[in-house]
Amino acid sequence: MKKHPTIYDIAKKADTSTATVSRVLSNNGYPVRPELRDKIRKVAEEVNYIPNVIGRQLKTNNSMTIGVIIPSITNPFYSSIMLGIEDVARSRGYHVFLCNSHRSPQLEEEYLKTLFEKQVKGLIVSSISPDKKLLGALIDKGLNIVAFDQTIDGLDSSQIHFDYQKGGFMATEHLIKSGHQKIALISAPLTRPSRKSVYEGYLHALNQYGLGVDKSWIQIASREYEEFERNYEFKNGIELTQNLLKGTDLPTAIFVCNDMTAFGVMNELIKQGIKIPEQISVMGFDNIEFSEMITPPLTTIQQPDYEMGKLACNMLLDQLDEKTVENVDIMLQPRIVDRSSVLHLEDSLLNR
Amino acid sequence: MKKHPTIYDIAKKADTSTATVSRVLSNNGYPVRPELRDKIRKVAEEVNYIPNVIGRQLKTNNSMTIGVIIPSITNPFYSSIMLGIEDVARSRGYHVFLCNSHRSPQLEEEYLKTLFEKQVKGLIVSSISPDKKLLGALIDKGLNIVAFDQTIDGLDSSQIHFDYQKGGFMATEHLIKSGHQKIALISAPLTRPSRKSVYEGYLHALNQYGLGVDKSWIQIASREYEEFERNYEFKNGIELTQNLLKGTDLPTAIFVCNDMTAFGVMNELIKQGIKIPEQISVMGFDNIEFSEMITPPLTTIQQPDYEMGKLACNMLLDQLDEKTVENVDIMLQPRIVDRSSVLHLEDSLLNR
DNA sequence: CTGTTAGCGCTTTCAC
DNA sequence: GTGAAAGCGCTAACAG
Repeated sequence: MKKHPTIYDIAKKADTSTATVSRVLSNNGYPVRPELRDKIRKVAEEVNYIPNVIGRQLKTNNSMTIGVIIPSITNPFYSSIMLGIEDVARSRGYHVFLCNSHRSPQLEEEYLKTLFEKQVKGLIVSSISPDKKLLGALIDKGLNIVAFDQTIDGLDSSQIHFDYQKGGFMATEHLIKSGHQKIALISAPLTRPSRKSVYEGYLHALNQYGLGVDKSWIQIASREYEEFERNYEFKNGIELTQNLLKGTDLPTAIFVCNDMTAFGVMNELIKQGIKIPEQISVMGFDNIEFSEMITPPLTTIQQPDYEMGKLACNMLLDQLDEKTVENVDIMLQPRIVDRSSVLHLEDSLLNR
Repeated sequence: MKKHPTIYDIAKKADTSTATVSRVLSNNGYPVRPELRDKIRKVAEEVNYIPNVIGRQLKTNNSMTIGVIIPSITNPFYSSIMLGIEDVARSRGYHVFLCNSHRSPQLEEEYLKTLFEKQVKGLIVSSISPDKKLLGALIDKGLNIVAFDQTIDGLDSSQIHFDYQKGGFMATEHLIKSGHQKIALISAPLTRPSRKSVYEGYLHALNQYGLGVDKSWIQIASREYEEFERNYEFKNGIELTQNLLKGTDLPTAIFVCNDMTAFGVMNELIKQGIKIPEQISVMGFDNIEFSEMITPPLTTIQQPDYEMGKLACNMLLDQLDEKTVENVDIMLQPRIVDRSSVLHLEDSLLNR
C-alpha cells in the first residue's frame, strides 16, 4: 500500500505551488486563475486525491469534531438525543465521538481527557461525576461545554435544563385532577438531582391539593443501579411494584419516575391480574418511543429528547463558530402526553 | 485564552530537548535517566501539560479512531451493537465516530469520504448503498472494513453475517412444531438481503413440512420506510395486521420480520380484541431489549447484538493493530428465545 | 494572481 | 542517554 498523494504531489504535476493547490482545493474564495484552477482540479481527480484533514487541523487548530458523553446509548432517551446531536453536527460539517460513561466517574474523566487530547473543542455532556475539577480546568483551557440532563451548577458552561420538578408536579396533578386521591410513587434512587426534583414535584402537588400519603405508597429503590445489567430499570419497576402491592391500603394510581421503570410496573401489575387503568392507573415520565407501543399506551410526561439533542448541538456549534459568545441557560418545559394508562375517575362509573 | 504548553515549552523549562520530553511523556520504553524523567514529569505536571494528539497523528499516521455507520442509533438493535463496539474500542484506546446514514446512500457516501479524510483507518458498517465503488476505492487506499447486518459481497473486507435464512426457518419451524398449520408472515419490504433471507427461511420451512399458505397470510409492506418517521416500523406492523385481519381464513400464528414491527402487530391484535397467544400467536425476530417487557413477552429469534458489536470491533482493531492480516467471515447463529407469545397447541385444549 | 516560506506539535532517525 | 534536525500534510502571511 503506497502513500497517498498530497498537495505537494499535485503541485508538482500541475506545475504550480502547494499554496495555490491548497487555495483551490480548500475552496475558500481565494482568487486563482480559472485555467490553473481547472488544471489543479483535474490533476487532483486523476491521482484520486483525498485531503488529509489532520494536516489542516494541526495548522488551523480546528478539529471540526465534538464529543458526547452519556451514560449509555442503549437507553432510548439518550439515543434520541444522540440522533438529534448527530443530525445537526453532520449538517454543519462536524463529526461526533460517542462516549458511554456507564455512569462511572472514572470513565467520564478518562473520556474528558482523551477527547481533549484529540483536540475536541466542544462537548455535550450528561455528567455523572460529582467532581468538576477536571471539567473546570478543561473549560479554562478553552473547551466549550453544553450540559444537559444532569446539569452542573457553578460551571462556566451552557446548560439545557429540564424542569423536572414541574414535570413531577404536573404528572401528579394530572392524576389528582383525574380524580385520584391515593397516589403512589415508584422511583429509582434519588442519587441524581433530576430524580430528586421529580420527587419534590410529586410531594409538592400532593401537598398543594391537601392529599396525604401512606408510607407504603412511596417506593424508592435503595441500591443504585447495576448500570451494566441489562434491563435494570425494568427489573426495578417489577420489584418495587411487588413491594407496593404488599401494602394493605392500595393506591389507585402510581406515578413512576421514568417510562422504562413504568414498563416494569405495568408488567407486574398485569401479572398480578390488576387491570390498568381500571384498577390502578400508571403515569410515566420521559415519553420514550416505546411508551405508545405498549398496551395500554402509557400516559407520561414528555421530555423532548430529539429536539433537546438538536438544540444542544446547535448551541455548542454556535459557540464554536463564534456566532455566540455568551453561555446560555435554557429550561425546557414538560408536557403531558395523555394516553390510556390513566383512568379519569370523574368520567367513570367507579367513582367512590 | 493563551496557547497551551507544548513539549517545546517543557523542554525549555526542564533544560532538555523536545526529543527527550517526547520520549518520557509518550511512555514508550525508551531509556531516559531517571532524574531527568522525573524532572520532565514534574514540569509537565506544573504547566498542566496535555498532549496534542494531532501532532503525533500527523507524524505516525495513526488516528486511533474508528467510524461506525448505521441506519439509525434510535433503533435498539443498532444501539446495542454500538455499545458493544464502543466498549471494546475504549478498552483498546480507540475513539469512535458515530454516523447515522438514515438509509440514505448519499449520506453514507458523504460519511465514507469525510471519515477517510479524518484519517479513520477502520470502519464498521451496515451499508445501505448498492454502489460499492467508493467503498472499494477506499479499501484500496488502506481502509479496513468490517461489514455486518447488511453484508457486502465481493468486497475485500471482513464480514459478520447472521444466518437470517436459518433464523426465518427456525422461527417458522418453531411455530409448526407448536402445532400451528396456518402461519402468516408480516414483513417490511424485501429491499434488503437480510429480509429476503428471512422470507426464504419462512417459505422453506412451510415447504419442508408440507404446509400451504393462503395469499392473504403473506403481508409484505410495499413502500420502503420513511426512515425519518418516528415509529415507522411499529406503524407498519399495525397496518399490515389490519390487512391480514381482513382475510376470511385467519392464521393461528404470525411470524413477524422484526420485534419492532411485532409490537405493532400485537398492538393491533389486542386492539381488535384478539387474544395473544390464545387466538393468534406472534413470533418476532431480533430479541431487542423491550421484547421481554411487553405483555405477553415476545417469543422471538435472538440476534446477539451487543456481542456482535464487540466482535466486530475486536476484529477490526486486530486488523488495524496488525494482529490479524486476513479478512475473516463469521456466521452468527440464530437462537430461539421462547417466551409467552406463542401458543403450544399440543399442550392446549384448543387442539383442532 | 502566484510562489516562497515558516510553521502547527509531535516523533524519530542519526550522530554524539 | 541525549540532542539536533528533519519532516508528517496542510495553511497563511508575505512578497512579488
